[in-house]
Amino acid sequence: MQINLDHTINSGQVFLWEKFDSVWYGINGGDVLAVDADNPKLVSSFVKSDYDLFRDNDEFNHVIKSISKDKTIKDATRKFSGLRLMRQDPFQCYISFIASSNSNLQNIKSSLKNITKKFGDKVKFNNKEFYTFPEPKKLAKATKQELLSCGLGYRVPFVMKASNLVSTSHIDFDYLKKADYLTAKESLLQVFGIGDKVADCILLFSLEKLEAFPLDRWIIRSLQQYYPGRFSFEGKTITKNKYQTLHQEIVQYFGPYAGYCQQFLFKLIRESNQKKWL
DNA sequence: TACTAACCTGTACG
DNA sequence: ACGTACAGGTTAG
Repeated sequence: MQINLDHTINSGQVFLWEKFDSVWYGINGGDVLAVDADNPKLVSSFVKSDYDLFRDNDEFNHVIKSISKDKTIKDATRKFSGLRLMRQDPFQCYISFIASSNSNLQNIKSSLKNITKKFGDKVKFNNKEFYTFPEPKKLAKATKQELLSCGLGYRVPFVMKASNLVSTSHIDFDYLKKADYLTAKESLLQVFGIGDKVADCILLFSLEKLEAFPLDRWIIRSLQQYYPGRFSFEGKTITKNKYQTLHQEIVQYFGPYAGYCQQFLFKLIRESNQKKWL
């Protein structure tokens, strides 16, 4: 099945992508990627790398079949046909979603861009200028003032401590990739600034955990709108305990590729509320 | 254990 | 114009 790059990038999973003419450029860790929207199979990059950015190994047709439990999802997969999960650089993903808490798309994007400008490397690629995402060790050396000037606000201590944990190998992404979902999640939850939602984003988008299903306020709205009465809710905010219960119900219903469902349901509710993307 | 207020910062509303 | 509300949550009490 064809990849739809616009749907994929404009579905809330990445922040540092921008489109020039019909080519999307994205920062992915120390790399800069260029993908032609009309021919997404061809990924070129600044640093040579050959990873499976669009998760072709997931056998997409099988995934779609597996998650198509009802009309809502079937319609969404048809409407946003070609929407994929992207395999992201773990450190960038980790910092990105820590920076995302209680913020909005524009702010998140701006803070992250400031981080790359201040701490990343400037590279020229396809006659354009980009800044890569800094290495953990580089970001761990940042001062409070420098991070404040990026616009992170009260998340500065989150980012400082989180960067330190990675640069000192207390958080090891390769290990977390191999670990099972719950073990990896437990690990991430130890990090100051990471709660259930942020942990699930990191797990889904960069650590190979397709059963992760980030429950943010938009997904809650989506579930309430499209699945009234199916899952257990009380109120609009979700407490620690309910998060776990709800997640279990969701995986039981949608199956092992529940994370893909989250992406479609998120896209669906944001589009229907006419929220802006990148 | 369970619930709530406070929180940087930028922007969209009235 | 200028204040107020609120945004892809988390922590501390």
